[in-house]
Formats: sequence, structure tokens, C-alpha cells
Amino acid sequence: LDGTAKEHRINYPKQQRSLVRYNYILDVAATLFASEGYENVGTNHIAAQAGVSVGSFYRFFSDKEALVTALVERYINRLDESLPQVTDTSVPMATVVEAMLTGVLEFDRHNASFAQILTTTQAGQLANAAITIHLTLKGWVEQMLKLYFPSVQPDAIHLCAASGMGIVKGMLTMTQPPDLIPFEVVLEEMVVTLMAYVEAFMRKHAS
Amino acid sequence: LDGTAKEHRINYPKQQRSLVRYNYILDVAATLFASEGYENVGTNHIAAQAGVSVGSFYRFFSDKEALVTALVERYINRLDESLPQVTDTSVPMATVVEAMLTGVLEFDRHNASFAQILTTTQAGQLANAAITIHLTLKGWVEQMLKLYFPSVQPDAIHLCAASGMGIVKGMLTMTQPPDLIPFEVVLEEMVVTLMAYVEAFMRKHAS
Amino acid sequence: LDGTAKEHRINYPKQQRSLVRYNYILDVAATLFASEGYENVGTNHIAAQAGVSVGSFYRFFSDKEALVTALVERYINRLDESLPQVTDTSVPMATVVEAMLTGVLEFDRHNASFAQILTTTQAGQLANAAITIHLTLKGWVEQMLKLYFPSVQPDAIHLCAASGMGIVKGMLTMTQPPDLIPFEVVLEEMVVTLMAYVEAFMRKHAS
Amino acid sequence: LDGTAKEHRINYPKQQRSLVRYNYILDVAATLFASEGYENVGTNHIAAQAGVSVGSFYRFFSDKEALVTALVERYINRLDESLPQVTDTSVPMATVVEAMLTGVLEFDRHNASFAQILTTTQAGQLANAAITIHLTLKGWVEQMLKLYFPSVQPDAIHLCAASGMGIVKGMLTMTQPPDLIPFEVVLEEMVVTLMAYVEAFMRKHAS
DNA sequence: TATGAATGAGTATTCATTCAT
DNA sequence: AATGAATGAATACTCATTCAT
Repeated sequence: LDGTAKEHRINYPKQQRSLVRYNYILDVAATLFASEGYENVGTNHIAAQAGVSVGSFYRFFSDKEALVTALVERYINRLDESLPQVTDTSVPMATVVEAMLTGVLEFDRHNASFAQILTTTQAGQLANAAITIHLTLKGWVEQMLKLYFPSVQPDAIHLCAASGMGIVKGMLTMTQPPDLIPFEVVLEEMVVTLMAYVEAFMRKHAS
Repeated sequence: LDGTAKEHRINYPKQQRSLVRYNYILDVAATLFASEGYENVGTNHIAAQAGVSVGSFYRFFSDKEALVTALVERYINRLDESLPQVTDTSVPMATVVEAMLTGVLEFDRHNASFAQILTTTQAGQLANAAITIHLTLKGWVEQMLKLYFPSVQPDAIHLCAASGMGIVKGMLTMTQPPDLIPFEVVLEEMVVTLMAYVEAFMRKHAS
Repeated sequence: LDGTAKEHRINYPKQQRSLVRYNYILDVAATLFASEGYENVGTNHIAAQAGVSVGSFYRFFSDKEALVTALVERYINRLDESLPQVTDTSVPMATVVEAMLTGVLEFDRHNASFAQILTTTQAGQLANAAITIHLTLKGWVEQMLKLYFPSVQPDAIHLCAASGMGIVKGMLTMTQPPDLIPFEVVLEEMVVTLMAYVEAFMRKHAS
Repeated sequence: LDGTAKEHRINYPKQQRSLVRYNYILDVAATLFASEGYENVGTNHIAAQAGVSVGSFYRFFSDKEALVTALVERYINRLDESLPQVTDTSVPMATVVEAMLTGVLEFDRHNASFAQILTTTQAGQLANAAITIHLTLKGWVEQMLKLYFPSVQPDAIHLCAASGMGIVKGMLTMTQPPDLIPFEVVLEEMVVTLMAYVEAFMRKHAS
């Protein structure tokens, strides 16, 4: 964004012991970010809470931003493992959509800060993180749409995926204050909305 | 959120000259927040950019947070003036929805930081601001829904409004990076989505 | 003390109306200093509390320090009027001492901040004020001592007066937190102490 | 005083190196307070003068007030070590009083700001410090008086101690401007005053 | 003469980051 | 490798004082 492009580096641990520490720091950071807000959580605080020294923290992460990058990477890896893979259209799309949304909501429940980071719109260190997750998920959605609607133009697919992402991200916040709507209810409304949208969209864009 | 509830006060200017300054500071702040991110913009920076001294800044706003409160107040007042009032159902709902969404998108285009603040999910000073706008808008949506669906249960109305807000907030971000989808396109998709959702929702909740 | 010697000026009001304002500002300031502490009371605060503009405040007093100077002047003028004048030794010294101490304690009761300013030892704007009152009172004490002990050396008189001032200033604070000893009790102990001290002192310094 | 009771914390250093720094900062602060006045000395100023960074300053002291608290603690610990302990009445009281006063005056000579803080009467951050030292010293005086006058009522002991404290605090300022009376002289006058006062007091309160 | 809006240098405090041990 | 003491630039906010009206 500003060209100064500091090099943010993550030192991926090779030892087992280090790996545990590394992951624990990420856990602690994610939890703190969720409850206090990213800007209100210092690196010293994270390190202390994780039971390591700041020095150790900076051996793993060159930067506060590198920590976020690592967090995002882990989110994406875990999502990749836990979300259903769709390779053929033998299953009705509604089923797939429901499975994916269930997966995402479930994922958010077990991965602190996920939705908060994904929905960040304020410029700042979190912004790039949000974009990375957004683009990854949107790519997956596009793949799925292409599978189910092979004859639809790429541009339309892209638009549909972007809208879908917007809908999911927006409705994801319904579980949080001030709405505090239960997960299952949100899930149901999400499925309804997405299916209704996709159907209407495809009716219009069917070649 | 934490009960300490510092008293944030805004000194509403009475003189014309002051009113201009007051509004100008809000303009500058909103613009800076949009480009740099709330946490990266200092009060000294805002004051300097607005061509006033920090002291003057603090004559208007007791706090950095009071500035946000004032910004939110102004957003709400302006929205109240510019969004269409719906008092009867002589117009088809689709028309109303389209008019409102057009209004909101148009509003965001002319009021820097509006969508960013509205979609803030990170804990911090912006959180309360986001909630205030959210609740206000949701209230308006509920009113409209009650008008068109007088026989539907309040709980259902509330859920529908909350979902609608989620959808709009989520899709509002499509105009921003990395999607950068044109306003008119986003508007169209929003209308489709909302109408499709409401229709499906009401089919289920019709008494 | 530091050579920069800014010129602190008081604009003594000539009009009756102004005089009332002038005195009222001093009253308000003294009261605020007593309850909040000199450094915690701003000139804007004083002006507002006194119902005048800051501009008016600065027409009377060139400085915050000039205000203190004026306060001290007024203390001294009022003390000069209310403390008993001693011109001959027809009255026993104990009676005079008691009358003077009664006067001082009474004075403190009706003149906010008097004791606090007099007993200030912290360097700062109050220091000069404290010294001025101290020197004035000490001068009066010296005069009285000379009258009763005409044959004692000036140096001894000076030392005795200085000690007396120390004793009075120190015991004056007994009425305040944390001791909170009643005025009459403090008065009694002061008289006892001073008389006992002077007697012992003079026994030693009688030529 | 106002109930808001911020938690002032001191980080007592455990390493030798840190302890030296910690004490040096206190030394520097005390010296600066003495010459410039507490309110005129900033934390940055103290840190710079002590040759440490502000950050280091705040590692030791959570607050400017915590610094004062630490200073007071150190005063009290050092006084406890250097003032004579009185456990029986084998020594005449005059001797004990003289020894204690010598100790206090000597202490003030080697511990910058001691008397100034002890005699602070202005509301503000120093006020609590002053009260703490005052109460501690008064407690010691009471103990001593009880020892020498076991049959006197506690209330009378308390009043006598309070007066004694007032006398000492007041006369302590005689060594400072504008009086500048030599230590030995002040000491002598103090002893005379206190002994004369106590004698007169006890004559009256002997049961 | 009176007003009070405006000024801006100054203050306490935080926090990402470094580096000697 | 690991530690955590140390750094200092940066930030929110205050307040004595000025000056245009």
C-alpha cells in the first residue's frame, strides 16, 4: 500500500518443542485479540501470557505483523483440512453449501479471532490478513461454483463468489454483540440466503 | 463494556464559524480514518490536517472517542434525512428496498469511513460506534418490515432485520479492496439477495 | 531564584464594580486552592468559577503568579488590621501571645488557603508567596520581642522570632488531616509551647 | 482521598545492577524535587538526568506517584535504621530527644527532599506521601512518650506527639530559605522547645 | 472594556523492538 | 537458543496565555 514493504518473516520451528511453543503463542495471541482487540494487545503481553520471553517471541516472528501472517496461514491450513472438498456434483449444491457453512461457523467457534480478522475493514496491520483469508476463501467458492455452473462466464462466477463472501462475512457477525443470535439460527439463515441468492443469480446468468 | 464509562462530551458549537470548523474536523478525521485506519491517526495529526491547533480540537471533543461519537451522530442525522421514509405500503417493497440501498451506498460514497466504522468488529473505541449505527439502522429496518408484514411475530421481524443488516454490511465491503466491484453492480446484487431472502423468510414465517 | 524575573503585575481596580470582582476572584481562587491544591487549579477554572471570562482574569492579573501575589497582599493587609497591635508592655506577654495566636487561627479559619500557602515548602510559584508572608509575620514578631526584651541582642531576637514562626507554622497544620485536632486545643498547646520556649530562650540570652 | 485509588506499583529490582539504578533514580528525583519543586519535574526529566530511558523509569515505577511512594518507603526504612531505638528509660529523656532530633536533622541533610515532602500541605500527589511519613514518625514518638510517661492517658500521649511533630516539622524549615539558620542552632532550639513543651504538658497531664 | 475561542509547548505514559548476557 | 532489561519515538491530553471581535 505504501511501498515501504518491510520484510515480515516467520521463523518456522523445526524442533518439536519449538513447534509446540510456536502454536501456543498463536493460540494465546488469537484469544487475546478476540477479547481485547488487536490494537490493545502488546507483544510483551502475548509473550508473557504464553509463558515465553519477548526475545523468544521475536525469534519466531520478526514483527507483530508476522504473527498475524502466521495466524492467517494457520487458519488457511486448518480450513483447508476441515472444510469439505467438492470435486464432483453428485451431491446437491444445497447440501454442499450447508456443509461448508457449518464448517466455517464451527471453525470460527474453535479458532479464536477468525471471524474478527476476516471481517476487518480498518486499514492497518490486520487489513492484509483479512484480504488474504478473503481471497483464499473466495477462490474456493469460485472453484465450487465453476463445478456446479460450468457454462457460466468467469466474470459472473467471480461476482457471485464475491457476493457470497460478502453475505457470509456479514452474517457471521450476527453471532456477536449486539445481535448475539445463536449459531444454528445464523447457519439456517445463511443457507437460505445463499441458496436463494445463487438461484436468482444463476437464473439471470444462465447462458 | 467494562463499566468505567468515562464521560465523553462533545461541545456542540453555537457560532456559525465554529460549526464550520467542527464539521471540517469531522470531515478530515473521517477521511484520515478511511485511508490510514483509526488507530493510526493521532489527534495531533487530525488537528494539523484540519488546520487547527490540538487545543481547539479538544475544545470541541473531550476525547478521541468523543470525536467518534460525534461522527456517528452526524452519520445518523444525515442518514435520517437522506434515506426514504416509509409510512405506508402503497409502494412495492422491492422499490423501497432498492431506494434504501441506493441511499446507503450513495451515503457511503459521500461520507468517508461510514462503511468502515459500521463494519468494525475489533474491540476498541470504534466498537461502540459500530454498534450504535448498527442498532439505529436495524431499528429502521424493523419498522419497515413491520409495516409490510404486520402479522409476523416480533421475534421473526427482529431476526429478519438482523440478517438484512448482516447482508448489507457484508456486501457493502464489496466496493472496497480487494473486490472493488462497482457500486451499481453491488447495488443490484444486494437488492436481489435481500428480496430473495425476505421472500423466502416470510414464506416460512407467515402465520 | 533563576534570574529570569518575569514582571508579575497586578492591575488594582479603581472602579467599585471592578473591586468587587477582583476580590471575588481572589476568594474563589483561595477556596479552590485549598480544596484542590494550587497546581491542580487552572486559571480558566478559577475564572469560570468566579463567573468572569479568562480575559477579564488576565486584565486583573498578568500571571497566575500575580494572582498569588495579590492573594498574599490581601492576607497581609487583613492580618495587619485584625491582629492586635502591641505598642507597650503594659499587658503581660502571655496575654499578647495568646491574642495573636487566637487571631492567626481565627484568620486561617476565615481565609481559605492561608495556612497552606504559608507552610508551602515546595519550590514553585507558591514559594515566594510563602516567604513573603513568613517574613512579614516574622517582622511583627521581632518587633514585639524587642518591645518586651529591649536588652536582648538583635541576633537573638531574630533567632527567637524565627523559631516562633517555625513553631506556629508547624502547629498550625495540626488542625488539618491527618491530625484534625480542634482549633481550641491547638491554640492552647501553641500558647504553652511558645511561652515555655520564650521563657527558656530568654533565660539563656538575658544579657 | 477520592476513592479512585489507582494501583501504584513499584517493581522492586532483584538484580544488583537494577537495584543500583533504582536507587539512583530515586536519588536523582529527590534532588530535582528539592531544587525545582515536585510539580516542575517531569518523568522524562528525571529519567534523562538519571541517565536512563523513560521506558526504564516506567519499568521501575508504574507512575509518577509510585516514585513518590518508593521514595517515602526508602525514607522510612532508612530512618528506622538510623534513628536511635528507645526500649527503656535508663537514659534521661532529654538525651533521647536530642539524639532523635540530631538524627532527623542529619537525615534531612543527607536525604534530599525529605523535609520538603514531610511538610507538604498542598493537596496533590505529595499529600499522601507527607501523611505516611508523618504518621510513621508520630507513631514512633508516641511509643517513646508511653515509655517515659506510662501513667498518662493515651489521648494525651497522642496530643503531645502530634504537637511534637508539628514543632519539629515547623522548625525543620528554619534551615531553609529564607531563614537559613545553621543546623546546630536549629537543633539546639528544637531541643529546648520540645523539652520545655513536654515538661509543661506533663505537669498538666500527670494523673 | 470584556469576551472566550484559539494556541501550542509541555507532560505522563505506552509499546514494538533490540541486544547484552 | 533463550532471556528480559532497556530503549525512545510516538500518543493522548492539559493549561497558561493571547488576541480578534
